Amino acid sequence: METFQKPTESELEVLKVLWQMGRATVKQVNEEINKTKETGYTTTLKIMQIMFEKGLVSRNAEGKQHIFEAIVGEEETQKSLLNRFIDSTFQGNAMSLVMQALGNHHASEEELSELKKLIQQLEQDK
Amino acid sequence: METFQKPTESELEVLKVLWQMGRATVKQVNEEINKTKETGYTTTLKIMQIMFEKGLVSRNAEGKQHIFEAIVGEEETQKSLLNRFIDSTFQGNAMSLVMQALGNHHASEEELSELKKLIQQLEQDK
DNA sequence: TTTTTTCTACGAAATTTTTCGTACGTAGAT
DNA sequence: ATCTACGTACGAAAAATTTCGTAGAAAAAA
Repeated sequence: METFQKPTESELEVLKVLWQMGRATVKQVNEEINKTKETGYTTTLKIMQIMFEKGLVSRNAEGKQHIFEAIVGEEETQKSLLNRFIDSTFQGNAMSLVMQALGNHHASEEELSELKKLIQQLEQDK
Repeated sequence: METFQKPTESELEVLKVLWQMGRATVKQVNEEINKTKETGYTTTLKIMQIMFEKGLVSRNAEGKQHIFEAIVGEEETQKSLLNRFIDSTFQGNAMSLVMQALGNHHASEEELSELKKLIQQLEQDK
């Protein structure tokens, strides 16, 4: 696997928008982010420029504006960040994280049955 | 609950040592950290002083040196950081994190059966 | 063509976090 | 009493991240 560039908090916010929208202009991303948090246009622009330099997003000139797309995938990124998080916060103990997450967040019946399905699968793969 | 002061990465490293050792001097903490990562004594000291100011650790003079202890609990801290992480990286979708963690990390049979127990409990609490 | 609007580029300031040098105090050894 | 060893305190530099002002290019409107 290529060396994973850890996105910063701000970069992650941008990525989330791009994952959701597929492709977007700085303006669109900035508007999305502003639903949660007030941020100037040039701030978002700068972040996205940095992300472009890092290779986190691609950029495509279309008329005078640029259309951005995420290069790094959502699952892949989540996976890397998750691993890192498990190491840094749960001393590498993934199960401990799973138990806590399950305990603290309400799960619907469908989610639980889906989870049981996964567990069965894991047990078979032994 | 009191307002949770998010520990930085470095602070978290210190907390992990303190959680493990219970109480420790700067020197001890620094030695532990140096098993992973080279860090000067005064660097660790400074981090721990900041943590003391923030109320993350307590400090007790014993002779000329200080003995530190974590004030914030391990589970409590993990819980806060986990919630934050789920929001920032999994758009608040805890189940998605659980599934990924289970998929990516090998679980032993005991762990799986423990997990099933928890799920049963959750189903009953409906 | 000129003016206005809309974008990007760039640089620098502000913030946050990390790192470390230096000063200073105290206890123990000489 | 003096020296040395071992600590802490403090401040400031370094690094990483975030924020934003200003300039200038390009497109659209007048």
